[in-house]
Amino acid sequence: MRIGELAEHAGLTVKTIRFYEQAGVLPEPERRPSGYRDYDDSAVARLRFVKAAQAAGLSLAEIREVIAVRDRNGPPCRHVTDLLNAHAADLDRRIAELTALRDEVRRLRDRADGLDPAGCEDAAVCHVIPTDQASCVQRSADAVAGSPRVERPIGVRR
Amino acid sequence: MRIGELAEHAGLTVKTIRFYEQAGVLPEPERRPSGYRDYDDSAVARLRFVKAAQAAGLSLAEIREVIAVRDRNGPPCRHVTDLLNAHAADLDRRIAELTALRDEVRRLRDRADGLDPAGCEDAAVCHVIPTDQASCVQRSADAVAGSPRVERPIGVRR
DNA sequence: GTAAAGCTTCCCCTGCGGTGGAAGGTCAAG
DNA sequence: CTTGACCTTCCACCGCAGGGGAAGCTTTAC
Repeated sequence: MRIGELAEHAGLTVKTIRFYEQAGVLPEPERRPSGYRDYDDSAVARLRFVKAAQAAGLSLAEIREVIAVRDRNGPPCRHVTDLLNAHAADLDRRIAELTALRDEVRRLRDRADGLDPAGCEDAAVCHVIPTDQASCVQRSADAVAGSPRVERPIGVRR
Repeated sequence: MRIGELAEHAGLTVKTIRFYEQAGVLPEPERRPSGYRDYDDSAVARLRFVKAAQAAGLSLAEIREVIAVRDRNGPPCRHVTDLLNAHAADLDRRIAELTALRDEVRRLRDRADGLDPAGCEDAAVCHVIPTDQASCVQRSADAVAGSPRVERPIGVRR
């Protein structure tokens, strides 16, 4: 089948499929004499895997790595479960961060109800956002203590 | 004071300060005859506000907007509390999404313990990641139902 | 006088997952 | 024979918050 048909089967755009090939998560297909790409059913299965892995929070780079492990060493299940473990831990960290941030944002908003709008000073722009260290959530300390990997928002695509 | 000194006071790099000026969250300072930027103390206060607002999850574009509101309409507190409300709601959504994803990831990992690595089929790459619709967390439905704004990971910078 | 540090503007690069468009080739129907 | 749909490659761009480095001034310290 040609790329447009594959795109329709997979629920992706033609652009995305070429992008996946270039990203190394979809093997280069045969070509017709015209130069058109020519796919078989395994491409559909592969794209399903890619979508499922993305839904599980894996990046294209990780998916490519999983595929490479499979090609070299056989079933990559161990590798995949390691990835899943790491992602679950990352998600726990990220959820904790966002929860702390949300609580701080709510606290600021609630505090704002008791403030006089006229009390804003020029330099500070708006006293709803307090600029003293003590009242701010400790983001810098978190960032330093946090692992160097993963600033990426895991999962959550459109 | 010159830009390097301001950077040290604010705990930022010289690059970042020039970037903030260009981004519209720090006003253009006076220049010395040499062309060097010359800041006064209000720049320090402004940068403190920018950092605090960032820590509260506001983007530079939003911070610029808050500053613009203040310049046009006086105290922007109402605008700021509206932003905080919107961010709190965004964070709630995001936390819910990440929590659902984390649960799904854990479920996949736990399910993997009962699988035989030899059972992986070629096209599917690895059966730890099931490619059938039913077992996948419903990300596409979320994305469609979700608000069009904010894919950005709010807060959480390094 | 000269070296080092600091400053200026300028443009490009990062990650991530794509999207948009231009210029051109191919194929089927009418 | 032409129109339109489909395909090809290539290059550039999106958001976000900066970082890297070049080429060329200015200021400071010795």
